[in-house]
Amino acid sequence: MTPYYTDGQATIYHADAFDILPRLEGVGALVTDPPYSSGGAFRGDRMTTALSKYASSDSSAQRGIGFTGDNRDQRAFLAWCSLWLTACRGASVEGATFAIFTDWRQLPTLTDAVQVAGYVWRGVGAWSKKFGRPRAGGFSGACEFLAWGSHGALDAVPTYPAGVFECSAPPVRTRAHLTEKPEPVMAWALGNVAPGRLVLDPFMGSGSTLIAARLRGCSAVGVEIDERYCEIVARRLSQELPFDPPTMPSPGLWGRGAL
Amino acid sequence: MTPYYTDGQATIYHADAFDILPRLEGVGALVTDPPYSSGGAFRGDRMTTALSKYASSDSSAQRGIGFTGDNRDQRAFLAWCSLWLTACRGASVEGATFAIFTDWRQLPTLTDAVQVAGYVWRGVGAWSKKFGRPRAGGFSGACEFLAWGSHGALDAVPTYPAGVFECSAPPVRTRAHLTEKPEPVMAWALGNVAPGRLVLDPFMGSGSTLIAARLRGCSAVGVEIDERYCEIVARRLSQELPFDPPTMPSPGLWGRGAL
DNA sequence: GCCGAGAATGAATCCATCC
DNA sequence: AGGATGGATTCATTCTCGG
Repeated sequence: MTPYYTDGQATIYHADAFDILPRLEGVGALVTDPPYSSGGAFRGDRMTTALSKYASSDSSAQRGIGFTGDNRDQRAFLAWCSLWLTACRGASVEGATFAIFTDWRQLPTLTDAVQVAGYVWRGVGAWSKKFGRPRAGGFSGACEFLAWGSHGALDAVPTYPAGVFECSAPPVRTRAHLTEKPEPVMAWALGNVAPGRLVLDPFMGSGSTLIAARLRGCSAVGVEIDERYCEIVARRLSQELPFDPPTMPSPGLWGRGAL
Repeated sequence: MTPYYTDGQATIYHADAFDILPRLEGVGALVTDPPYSSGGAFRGDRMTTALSKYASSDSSAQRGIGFTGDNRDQRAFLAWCSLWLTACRGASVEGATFAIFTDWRQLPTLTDAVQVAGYVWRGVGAWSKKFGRPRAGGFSGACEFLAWGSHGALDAVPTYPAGVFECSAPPVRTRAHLTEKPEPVMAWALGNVAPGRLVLDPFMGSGSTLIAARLRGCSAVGVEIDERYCEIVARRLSQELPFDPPTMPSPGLWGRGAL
């Protein structure tokens, strides 16, 4: 339980999420982008490495770091998500929200899992990338989805994020992580999180969640199993502007929880 | 099995879908907008009429025709969808596509049902209404979703509809049906249907699917249990421009099926 | 016909009351 | 106790209407 990195605002643990989550508390928002275990209707299509699955095969970008934990079938994915989501909810204050990215194929399994874990599922947002790969005879896959909800009643935080957010996906060659979300997309995903809350990302990757949390005036905890990403994110955090504690709207009006 | 209305292009049956579907054949595309049985996290919120559920209580629009069959719980909704989807697939040619509207809450149940029925689920499109009712502390519900896929292999029809379609919802009082889809939205939903195919809508409502099919150069069958809508649609179809058989791309190149 | 100001609206949700 | 009913709430977009 020794952090890999910590400063006034952000803390990184180099560990498996299951080793850290049981010891956390005070979480006000879960915002994450777990491995989708998706890609392909057949088992064989899922069993390749993350790199060859998600770096499009006709690009020159088949390089970079891959990531692990992306080979579960539907039943295992449901069980695994239910477990880490249960642990996250256990670390959360009443009224904490969640916002979890997924693709169309895993959305039903993920929404089952959040409910198995005891969260209240309250909606689905859509990140429109504007251009998906076209597909003859089919609709292009131009969206990723954001399942959101809360632990118990929803705090009426006076924010009104849109249900659809439009933002082009960055080119693969500029990403630190294969499935890295653009910064505006992460800011959108944090759009209903009250400043001052503690944001948790158990699958930190390149750390976009932690950066977005900092910009929003939130503290944050990231957990990442691959040390190379921990190093990258620690460097990013050191170079970003220092954390300014929230001076934004009166916290007293922003509901219960870790304010 | 006597049509309520028929012309060279469109046929309407005033009946329950289950009475008609077993006797249909040659369907090349299922495009429909079934009752969602949605609305509210609690059973009580689903058990009111469609009008009071969906015509917002603060508007002056609590009038007009409602619709039935919108009060099923999750288990019943899954079973019911599985049954009519099975019947639709039975009436379909190999390679026929489906495109079915639903809201965020029923999307997982619907995608289960299409797979129970033997269809291949291939993706989710999103109709963005640009603006949904705002919700403090939450993402606005600005989307309806379009689950799509095929009966067997997907024909490589050379069309590339977008995964996200943006179109404002028209005001309730200008609609013939409470949940009527704008014409551009239906045209989008038919975006991967080859002209000349037979389009089926077992929950016809105000007939937007049939109109969109006509504009696309497709024949169409609609089934509707409420005679008032049958009458409205028959009138719409009589007043629309007559059907021009497709003169569009060479049908031979557009795959198998009802061309 | 064009423009701007003001009004209306929403495939809701939550909760207090009433049966 | 549990289901049914009705009111309050929210704001970007669309609609309406007058100039």
